Amino acid sequence: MDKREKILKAALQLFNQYGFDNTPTARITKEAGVATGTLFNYFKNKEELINVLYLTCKESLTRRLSAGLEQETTFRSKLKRIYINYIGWSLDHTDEFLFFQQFCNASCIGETTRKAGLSKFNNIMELISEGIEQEIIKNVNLEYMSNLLMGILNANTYYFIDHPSLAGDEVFIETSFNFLWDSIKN
Amino acid sequence: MDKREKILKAALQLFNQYGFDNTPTARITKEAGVATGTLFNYFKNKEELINVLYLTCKESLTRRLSAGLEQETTFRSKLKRIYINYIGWSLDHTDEFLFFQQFCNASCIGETTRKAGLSKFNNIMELISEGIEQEIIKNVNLEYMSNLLMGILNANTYYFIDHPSLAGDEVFIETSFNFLWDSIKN
DNA sequence: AATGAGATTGACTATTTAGTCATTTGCACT
DNA sequence: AGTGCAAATGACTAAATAGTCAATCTCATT
Repeated sequence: MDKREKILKAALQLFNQYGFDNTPTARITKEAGVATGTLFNYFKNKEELINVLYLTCKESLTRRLSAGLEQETTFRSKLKRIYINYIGWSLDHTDEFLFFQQFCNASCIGETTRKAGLSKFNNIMELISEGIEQEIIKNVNLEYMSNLLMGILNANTYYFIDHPSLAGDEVFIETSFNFLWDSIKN
Repeated sequence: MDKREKILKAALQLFNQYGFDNTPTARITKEAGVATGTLFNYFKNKEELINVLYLTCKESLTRRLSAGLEQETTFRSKLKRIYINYIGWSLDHTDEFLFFQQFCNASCIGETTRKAGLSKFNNIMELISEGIEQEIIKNVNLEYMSNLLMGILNANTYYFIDHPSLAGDEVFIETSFNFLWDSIKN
C-alpha cells in the first residue's frame, strides 16, 4: 500500500474516532507510519485531505449501489436491490459509512465536493421519479421522498451494524425492507 | 437575561455554526458580551458547558413532546400528537434541533449526560410498547422501532425546517405523518 | 457613607497544532 | 560507480486557544 493510501486510511479511522479538529495531522502521519511532511506532499492541507476522503468513499458507495440492478425487473425489486446494496456496503465499510454520517453536513466538506458527491446519485433519483410517475409509490416531491428514503435507509443500516448477524437473515431483511416499502408504496 | 443564559445562547449558535472545537471560548464570551473569565465562573470548562447545553435542550424538547397527549384517545392520534409536537418544537427551536442532530453522537457529550437525556424518553417508549402488544403496529423489537421512528421523524423535520410555510398546512402534515404511520402500522 | 462578599474582568501563560523547508534518501538509468 | 530527480523526512515556526488569577467592580446591608 502506498503512503498516500496509508494516510487516507489512518485519517478515516482517526476522523471517525476523534473528529476532524481533534485529530492532529501529526497523529495521522504517525498512525500511517510516515513523516509529518509527507501528508502535505500528497494533500495541499488538512481540508483537502478530508475532501478527498469524502469523494473516495462516495465513489465506493455509488459503485456498489447499482450492482446487479439491471437484473431486477420490477420497481420494488430494484429498490430492494439498492436497499440490500446500501446495507451490504455499510457492513463491509463501516468506517466509511460512519464517516459519512458524521461529515455529510460538516462545514469542512466544501460545497464543490458535496455537489460532486450528490451528482453520483442521479440515476437513483431517476428511478424514484419513474416510480412516482407510474403511481407505484406516493406522489410527493422528489426532495421530500429522497430525504425520507435516506432517513429510513440509515436507520435500518445502523441497526444492521449493531446486529451484524442479521445480515444473512433473509426474513429480517424482507421485514425491515417492508418498513421502507410500506411507507412509500401507493 | 443573566450572563449564564447569555453564554449558553451564544454557545448554542456558535457550536451549531462552527462546531465544538472550532469555537474558541473567547468567541463565545465575546458574542455573549461578557469577559472570558465569566464563562469559567459558571462552567468548570468548555466541556461542561456543552453538556449543560445538551441537557437543557433535551428538557425543553421532552416537555413539549407530551403536551396535550392526554387528550388524545387512540394510539394513532397519540402518535400523531407527538409527531406534531416534535416538528413544532423543532420549528420553534431550530438551533436546538440542529444542535441535537450535530452532537447527539459527539464524543464531547459525556456518557452520563447521554443517559440522563435518554431517560426522558421513557414514557414515549412505553406508548410504543403498548402499540406493539395490542398489535396496532408491527411486532419488532423496541430498539429497531424507536431507531426507525427517529429516522423518519428527523427526515420529516428537516423538510419542514426547509419549508416552514408547510407548518400550517394540515393536509401536508397528515400526508407526511402517513409516511410514518404506513411504515409501522399492522 | 462604609463595608465586604461575591460577581466580573481581561491580560497572561503554557500548550497544542497546521504547515514549511532545507536536507536526506531511494532508485532508475547510464 | 555515477548522476539526477522525485519522494520522503522531521525539526522548526507562527498562530491559536483553554484556562488562570490578581485586580476591580457592584450593591445589599448596616
